[in-house]
Amino acid sequence: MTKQVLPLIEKIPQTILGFLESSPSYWSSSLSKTTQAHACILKSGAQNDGYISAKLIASYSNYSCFDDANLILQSIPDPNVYSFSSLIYALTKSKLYSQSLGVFSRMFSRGLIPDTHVLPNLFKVCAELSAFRAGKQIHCVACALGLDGDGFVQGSLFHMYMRCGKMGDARKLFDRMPERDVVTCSALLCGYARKGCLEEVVRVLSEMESSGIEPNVVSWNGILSGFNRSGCHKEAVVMFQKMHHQGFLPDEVAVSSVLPSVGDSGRLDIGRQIHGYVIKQGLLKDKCVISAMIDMYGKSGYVHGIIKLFEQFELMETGVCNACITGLSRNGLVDKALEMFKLFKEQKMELNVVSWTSIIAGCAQNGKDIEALELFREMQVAGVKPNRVTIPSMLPACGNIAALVHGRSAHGFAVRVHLLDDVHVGSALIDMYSKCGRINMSQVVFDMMPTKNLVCWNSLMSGYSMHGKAKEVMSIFESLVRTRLKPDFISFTSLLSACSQVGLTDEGWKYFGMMTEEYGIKPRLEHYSCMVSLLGRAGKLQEAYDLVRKMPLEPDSCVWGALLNSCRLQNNVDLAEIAAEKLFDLEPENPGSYVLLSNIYAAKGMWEEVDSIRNKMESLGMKKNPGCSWIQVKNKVYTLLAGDKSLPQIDQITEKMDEISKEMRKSGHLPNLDFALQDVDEQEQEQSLWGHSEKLAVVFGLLNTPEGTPLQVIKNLRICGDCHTVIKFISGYAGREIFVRDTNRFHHFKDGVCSCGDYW
DNA sequence: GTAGGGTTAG
Repeated sequence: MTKQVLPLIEKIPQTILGFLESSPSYWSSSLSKTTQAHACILKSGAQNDGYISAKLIASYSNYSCFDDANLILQSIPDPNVYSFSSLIYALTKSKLYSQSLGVFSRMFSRGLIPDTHVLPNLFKVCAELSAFRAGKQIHCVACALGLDGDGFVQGSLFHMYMRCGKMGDARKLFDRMPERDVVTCSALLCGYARKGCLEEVVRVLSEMESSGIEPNVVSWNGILSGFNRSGCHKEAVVMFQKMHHQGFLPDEVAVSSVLPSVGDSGRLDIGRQIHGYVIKQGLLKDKCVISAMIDMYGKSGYVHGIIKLFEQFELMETGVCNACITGLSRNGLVDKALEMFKLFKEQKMELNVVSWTSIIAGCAQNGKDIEALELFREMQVAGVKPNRVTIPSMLPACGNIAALVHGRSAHGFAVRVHLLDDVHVGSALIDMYSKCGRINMSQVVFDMMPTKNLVCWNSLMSGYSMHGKAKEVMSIFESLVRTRLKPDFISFTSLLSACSQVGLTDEGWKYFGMMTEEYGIKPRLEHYSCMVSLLGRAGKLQEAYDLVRKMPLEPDSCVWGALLNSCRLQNNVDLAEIAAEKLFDLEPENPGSYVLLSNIYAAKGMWEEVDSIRNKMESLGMKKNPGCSWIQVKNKVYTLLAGDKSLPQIDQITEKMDEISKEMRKSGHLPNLDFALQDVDEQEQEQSLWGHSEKLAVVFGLLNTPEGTPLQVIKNLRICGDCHTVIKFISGYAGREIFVRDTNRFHHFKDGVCSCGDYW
């Protein structure tokens, strides 16, 4: 207090001064007292005094009146450290971390030196924001000021480094601490576990033992949850057993922490032991324990366990029901999950975001895409707001059936609720747009993402690859290499598949070599499939076959399938027979390889062989997978089966097809009967070609959308050559852009040409 | 005025 102010303060009534001097808990009794005091101070003219203003700021901040506090702070000509720190303290307490840091930087830039009271607050802020760099800078300031020996400063710094995952810095501090209690040790244990460092955890435990510090429940449980969170499932299980061995009785927290790891490491045996233990200890009343048990059985594929536990637990609890839904869907029992979900709704159970997201994800992952979208709508009607997990769970459903309208509206939602900085949301959007034929939108989403992880890059590359845009895939790969991220086996799958789409043999070999030599990634079966396909389609069938024989892995059906498909393109019967034999062995149930071989025979007019294959299929009770296509018209997805004569508009469709067929003949196009299967007369062959589902879908689209509207079709098999020719023609004749996605890639037809350049 | 543990959704 300066001398000039002193007489002013004397003008302030003692009660007000006393109020300001009192503890924060007293202030909280009434905000009006603060405003009273403020008025009184203004009247007395003492508002510029550092001490008085600081007290006033603290008092306002205590009521979260940060605007008032800030105004006072800004109006004092000469604020002191205490004025600033009281605001920083209150902001931090109210979790307004960025603002807190901002006030500090204002204070620091005024040349005010932080003390041992503000510093811990600042480190807490940095910890909460994971602002490691800022934290480190403030640490340096603390060192320069000689304040880093203070116990509070050290403690908060330690915590900050832990929260930022900087175990090295944390450990250095830990070693310099004069006294370590079990709390600090537990924190360190948990930090190492979160990093997955089993050795360090064991070392700290033995250090604790030698200095006479007993680990407590919290220490053990911190270790378990740390390993679980870092995906070190085996380590978590090991530590659980160690804990048990040392005579520590795991409580419900320990059990719920370790069970997810037990499930993920596939140790059903241990899971069942824990089940027994849980019953003995009477822990099966805890809802978390029950959910975790159900989750564990779900991950272990033990459906009976899920249902038994669920039925045993009479009280309906949301978490338990959610775990049950996920467990069933995970094991393919999505119908059962849907049934249960319906039951929950009828019983007016409280369903939360997790419940809805679980069932939506379950549907989307089990081929129930339309149901997933319907549930997504229903969830919003029920007043449950989708979140950052719901969106990436429902988007694959949009991609699967090219429901662009739904995907777009989910994108709009994500924008409105600020989810676009989430990498899961971003990569799901990239994937959805590319599967809906809008690769440009994938690029836009990608470009706008503030931070990108490898999944985002991979999604974009796989999108371009699906669209046959090899150049783009390669240039994205080059950009990826320039970041700090390392490409993984998925990145290379997209690269190689892109090369194979367009026949870039040299580049393919280059990347195939680079994968092992520069990145130490061993080629997997999918990489070999891509290479076989690349070589085979480029006409180098022998080279492809050599690769299959030389590969260090046992070739699977994908590899042989790639070879067989190349044989079809190259009309090579001999090699086709070899590949087909392998496929019949590997996948006796799959009609695809029989059909492919029969196609190859048919294309060469070898009708006897075609017949014998058909007989073989018949004797095995096998049917050709029916061709099936989807098209979205006015927000509704229509499914069209090959040769389906019961379609509602079949007459109009046939009429339109005749018209197109005539026009094609006029311009000199003849139907390509190589793709017809049956050894029947030409007219019938031609008719069967016109029954292909992709043609039905395109014509259906032509009839039901306004002129000029682009059409979007998905097919469950590869597009046939005749359909390819016809759809090319339609795109020019009807003046439509047509996107067809088959199991392999995208075909974008426009003005009579296809984006694949007829190489596929 | 710093400091520790749980289930179910991608």
